[in-house]
Amino acid sequence: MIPIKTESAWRGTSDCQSCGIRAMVLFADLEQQDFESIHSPIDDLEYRPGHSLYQEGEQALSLFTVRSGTVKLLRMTPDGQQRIVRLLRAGDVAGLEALTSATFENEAVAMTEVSVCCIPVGVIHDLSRRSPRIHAQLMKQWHHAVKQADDWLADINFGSAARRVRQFILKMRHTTDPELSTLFSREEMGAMMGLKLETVSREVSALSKAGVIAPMDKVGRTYRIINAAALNADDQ
Amino acid sequence: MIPIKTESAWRGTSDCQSCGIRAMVLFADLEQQDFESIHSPIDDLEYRPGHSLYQEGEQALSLFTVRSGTVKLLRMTPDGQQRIVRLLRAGDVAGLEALTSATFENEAVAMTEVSVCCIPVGVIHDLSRRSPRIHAQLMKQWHHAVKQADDWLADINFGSAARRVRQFILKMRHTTDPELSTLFSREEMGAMMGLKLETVSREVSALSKAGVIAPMDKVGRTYRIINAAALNADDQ
DNA sequence: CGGCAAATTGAGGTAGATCAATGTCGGTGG
DNA sequence: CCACCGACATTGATCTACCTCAATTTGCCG
Repeated sequence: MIPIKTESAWRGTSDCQSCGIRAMVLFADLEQQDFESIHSPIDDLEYRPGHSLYQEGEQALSLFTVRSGTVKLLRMTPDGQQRIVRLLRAGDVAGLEALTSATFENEAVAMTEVSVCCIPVGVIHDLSRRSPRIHAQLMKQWHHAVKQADDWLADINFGSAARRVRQFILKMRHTTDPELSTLFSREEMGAMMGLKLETVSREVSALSKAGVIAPMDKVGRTYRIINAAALNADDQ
Repeated sequence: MIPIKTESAWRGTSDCQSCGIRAMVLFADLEQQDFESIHSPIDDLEYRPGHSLYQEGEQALSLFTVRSGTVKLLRMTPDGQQRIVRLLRAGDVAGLEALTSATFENEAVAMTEVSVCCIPVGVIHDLSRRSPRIHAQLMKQWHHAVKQADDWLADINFGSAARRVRQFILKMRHTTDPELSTLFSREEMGAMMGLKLETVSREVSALSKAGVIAPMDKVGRTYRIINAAALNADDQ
């Protein structure tokens, strides 16, 4: 297994203690002395859209906390289609399996400009041995991953195409402004929901024509949610 | 929230140290002194097919390690259909979310005669504080849950009905004798794969007629796998 | 034997796939 | 500034895999 060269930009070694999103992620509970015991470097990396953080089957030596941007986890089918298994946003961790498995179980690809911290598994294991404070955070991250996976299946991979698209729009609401929802290319949306791009396009257009959502740009990415109740209509 | 009375049979308080499947599950690494520090009782329970271990939204005070049988995790849609999110077998843990969440995120229902150990979360937290030996096992269980969830999506909820059924038969192979595969009612199989029961029946019959599998009983549950390569054919 | 639950099979309908044409935006170069 | 181009969204017209409705069969059990 020859790992494909990652096309990432190194932005320096992280100063975890002053990290803006530290509270959200693994190191939330750590104290001064814990940081002093970290000996391996934690790198601060940037990825351009479309580039892989890691490949399926690649040796898993580090995990990645997402600082900003959106990452898709995917599996390739033998005939080259991609099945998007779930999405990661700021505060999520990619490649948790590095902690208990020798290889990554899916591929992680930046969908936007993405910045991550790359943490060698050794660091986690050291901290874990030294202090129990990191356990709660690890547990929280695992739990979040399972919940996301289950939600993905039950919400956007179940029922009619119309229902899936409605649920997807709800799932992509901005945390800051829940009136807005930013989507992706119709093809990628299809790979997430198990639909073809034309079907996705038709359903989005239909919601737009029905006045349930209103486009905020001319490229079909960001919409304002006019009638959230209609999106929640869970019938058929 | 009034928890629905569980319809389980109490079989006694577990003697964890002499448990036959201990090595597979959470307490694998524990030592004598650890067991002595367990003060809350760990119950040994039996559930009949169709009975719930816990409901979605119910207060999560315990988790369950499956000793034998098959448990389905499911979510109810507003219109009463059930979406089976994944299956648990001997050695799996149901309700891990009890460790970080106040309530259960899905319902767990016995599909067969099931025997489980019911472990109060307090016990896990105590052990966790006292010794690090249980952490590796918890991590392994979380990892397993995420992997199962991802596999469920990528293997049996993707592609044509024929492909889904083929993958499902492979997933249900006996660990002891991989020549055999035991299925479920066509309706439950449909709920797992996002298909209707008639479609499942047609695809199973087609494989049987094509000589890829051969029925071992007259009720369509257990089949012998004749041509594993044909089941793996991942094209379309 | 009769009755129930579940699997199978058939016939016809439909949601979504497929194939194809057109439209729109943004960038690039003259 | 405008012409051209590539990427992507949209829309239309068929096609088909799966759903729906319905009848029949099979095994199980009192």
